[in-house]
Amino acid sequence: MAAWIQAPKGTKDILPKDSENWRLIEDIMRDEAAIHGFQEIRTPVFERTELFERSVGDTTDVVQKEMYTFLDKGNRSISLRPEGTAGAVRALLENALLNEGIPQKLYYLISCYRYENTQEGRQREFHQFGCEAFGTEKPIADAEIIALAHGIFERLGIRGLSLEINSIGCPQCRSKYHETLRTFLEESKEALCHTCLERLDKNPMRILDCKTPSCGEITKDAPIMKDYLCNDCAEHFFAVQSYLDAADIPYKVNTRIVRGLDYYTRTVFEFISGDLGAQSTVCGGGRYDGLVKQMGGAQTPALGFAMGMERLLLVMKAQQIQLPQPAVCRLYIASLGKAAQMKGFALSNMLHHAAIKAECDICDRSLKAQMKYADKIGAMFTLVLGDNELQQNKAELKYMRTGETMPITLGNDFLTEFLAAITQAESLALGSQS
RNA sequence: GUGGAUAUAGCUUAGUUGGUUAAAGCGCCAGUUUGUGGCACUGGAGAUCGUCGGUUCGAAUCCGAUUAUCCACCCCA
Repeated sequence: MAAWIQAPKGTKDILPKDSENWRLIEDIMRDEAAIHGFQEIRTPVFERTELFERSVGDTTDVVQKEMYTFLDKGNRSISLRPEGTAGAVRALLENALLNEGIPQKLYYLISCYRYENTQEGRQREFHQFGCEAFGTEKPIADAEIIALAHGIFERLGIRGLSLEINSIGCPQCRSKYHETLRTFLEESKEALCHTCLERLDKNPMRILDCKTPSCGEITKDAPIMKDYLCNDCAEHFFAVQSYLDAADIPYKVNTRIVRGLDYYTRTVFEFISGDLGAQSTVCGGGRYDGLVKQMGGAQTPALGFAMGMERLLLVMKAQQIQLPQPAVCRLYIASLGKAAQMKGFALSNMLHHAAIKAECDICDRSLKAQMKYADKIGAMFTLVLGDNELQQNKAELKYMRTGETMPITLGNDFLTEFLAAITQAESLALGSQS
């Protein structure tokens, strides 16, 4: 296969055998968001590079080394979105959605782009479902948005996800904690790994997340954020937990959860799966009370999460979760000759107008080949049209499962007679199942 | 950006110490005498053996480079 006909590294086609599952999952997400009062927002795939630098943070890996950035023909620096929050906040401000009332609750289903090395659960183009809520700093909002994500996993039949939550405090208490942590780590500076040494200045909290055993050894007894939260933050975190308890949503506090995007404050959470490889986070999110103001809006508390579609699909595959199959073709119309093909086309159109799934021959194939095709697509009924049938304006409707046939007229009553046949066949099928 | 493994038809794989025309199963298309699917049988299409270069009389096979995939670091959903 010539290289130019291969999809670019890190991208995947979603083929018919999978796209039905994607659609079903997306439908559940849309519905779950809708019943929580969230409305869809669609924003551009690309934005001005500056937007991501100023929101996601220009010291984060995502912005620093993973963005697809280019100059357009007008010499503007443009980037493909690496995540969804920045665009949502930009649209919120630009269209003054907060003036329409509070809270604003938005969701999106988007593709995102990050220039990374690929591995299981990590691609360069990937898809996210995300929710964002603006205008409330109350802990019940944190619990609601976690409940929304939790509800989606439940409806999809996913088991064994662990919800881990933490509070990384507000800028005030966090900077105090940073100082304490930094002094603690300075003592065993020599033993830290190379990358953690660099983190010491910029973002010491990330060191807690390091998987290098030696760093883990050092941070084992490190001071934890929880003990340094200011009164308001501590109270908030405690209240979030009470609401989760009230909603019967199991969780555990993991003081090592540190999110990699700069805008997070207070509550952060992840849904983690043991059925994935190293990329085990299926859903991540948290509060970002400072972002809207930082982007030029009024001080507006906000929070959100995103879940990775591809990772979700991997978990579901690992757990062998069966989704409902698409509706089968109700009728395949086989035809012999041009006149019969024309009639078959007209009859299938009649069914399509009644929203019934039906197909007729579009390849001029032999009757046998047509029947084989009908069998392959799992057609419920078949109808063979030839000169005889056209003359008599009648045909034999064949129920494929048993091979039984029944007469049907090809005139105006065709639709009603066919509907009756379906009803009868369905009641038979139900009867044979029990 | 770093490390390890892999690369033969649409898919799953075989291919001997380098030796003629690269093999099989599944899938696809068609046929097995009149206008009816599943089963069986027969046939057909489909591979410049990831790509480029080297060694050799001769390379799918040996060597080098490159690309892609998978896994892991890192990062994150």
